[in-house]
Amino acid sequence: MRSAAHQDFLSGARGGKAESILSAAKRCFLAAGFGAVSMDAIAREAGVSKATVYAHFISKEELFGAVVARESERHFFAFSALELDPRDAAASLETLAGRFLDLVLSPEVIAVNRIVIGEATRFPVLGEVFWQAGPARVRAQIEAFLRRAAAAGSLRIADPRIAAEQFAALARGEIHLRHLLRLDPALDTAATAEAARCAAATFLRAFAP
Amino acid sequence: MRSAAHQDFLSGARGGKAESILSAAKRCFLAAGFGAVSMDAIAREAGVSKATVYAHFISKEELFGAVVARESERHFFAFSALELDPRDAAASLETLAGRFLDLVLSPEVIAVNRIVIGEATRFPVLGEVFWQAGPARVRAQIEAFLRRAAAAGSLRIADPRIAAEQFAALARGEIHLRHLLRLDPALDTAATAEAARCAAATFLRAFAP
DNA sequence: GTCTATACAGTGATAGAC
DNA sequence: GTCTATCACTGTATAGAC
Repeated sequence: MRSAAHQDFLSGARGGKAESILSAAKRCFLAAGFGAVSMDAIAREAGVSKATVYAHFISKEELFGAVVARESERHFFAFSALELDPRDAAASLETLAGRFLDLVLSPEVIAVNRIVIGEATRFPVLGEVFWQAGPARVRAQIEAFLRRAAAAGSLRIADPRIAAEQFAALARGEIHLRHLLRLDPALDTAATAEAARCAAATFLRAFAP
Repeated sequence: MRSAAHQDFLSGARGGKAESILSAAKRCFLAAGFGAVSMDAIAREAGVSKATVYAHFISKEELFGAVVARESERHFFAFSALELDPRDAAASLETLAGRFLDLVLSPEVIAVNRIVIGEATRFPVLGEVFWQAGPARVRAQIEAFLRRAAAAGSLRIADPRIAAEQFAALARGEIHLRHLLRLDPALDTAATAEAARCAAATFLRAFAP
């Protein structure tokens, strides 16, 4: 039995009130940002009193940090390029770009990304948390695949790290920024697939052997 | 106090105090965001009373919108690729990428970009205002240059619009997101120039004749 | 238009009963 | 741990004097 319930948020398996509070806070913060959400609203959404919220989290800032850290970890840990065939660069790159776009354009990832950028001034550490959990991890996965493809001779890559950054940048394209700005509210799967195809094709032309 | 009256085409303000208020609001909002800034703080920064602020702007929201709209227009107005030589694609693309990065990584543009993303939920229209003034305008300039280069035979481009998006995406790379997240607080001109060189080189390999 | 002073609502956080 | 009730404070916005 632990004395501080708020340290359990990373275990993920709890079904108690702490989990309800975290879940409610996630919905509120991701929908409206930090400043526009009150602790009253979070307590109401969780179905508990405000004092209960403060029994689990020291302050609004701590609760916000817990939400952002958990959401950052949760969405990116499954991203992988391990099973892609490094000999068929064209097909694998398009699959990888599509997988990347489906992830970073998903509503929850966009919401976390937006909030972390918007509150980067007030919560400098959350930018680093998000970066390590998300972009840095994804880039490492892409880089590992590019190394395998280069070893297999299906791509010619001088600097795999920079190439991985450029692949991610091409895949993001302008659609990522448009989603961050809320200009494309509906996620268009056809447009996403087409964007992935274009990005993979251009990357392939630049790094073909 | 300045005797020269600035004509403000966005808010209709004419006098010196309106300009002081807008300028003070810009400094406050860009430094700390919308929610973390109070009208008291803006009035203090402008050297006027709070009632004077409300004499010129109906609400905090309207003042915020005026600041964002003006800053969005102001920074991107001068961006151009008109004088670049379309026959020397390698040199022109690197110059263009460097010019692009210098602009979008400048502290004020990053601050506006960050705040527009962060408040996209509460102020949906500001995302569109920023997009039209910034990314859409820049993309059009890049696209126009690519068309001239294609006509000159120094590049082979099937779809200039998509190519322009991809050029901007490559130039942004990951450094743009890192700046939005406040991970690279100091603007490193050497790193920026190197990033521009890499982006231009990769784009050139993909679109060389 | 500009100021001082203030109305009024809402905020984060806490005390004490159970 | 959880609740109700309440604190002290700050926020936006406005009234009235000049």
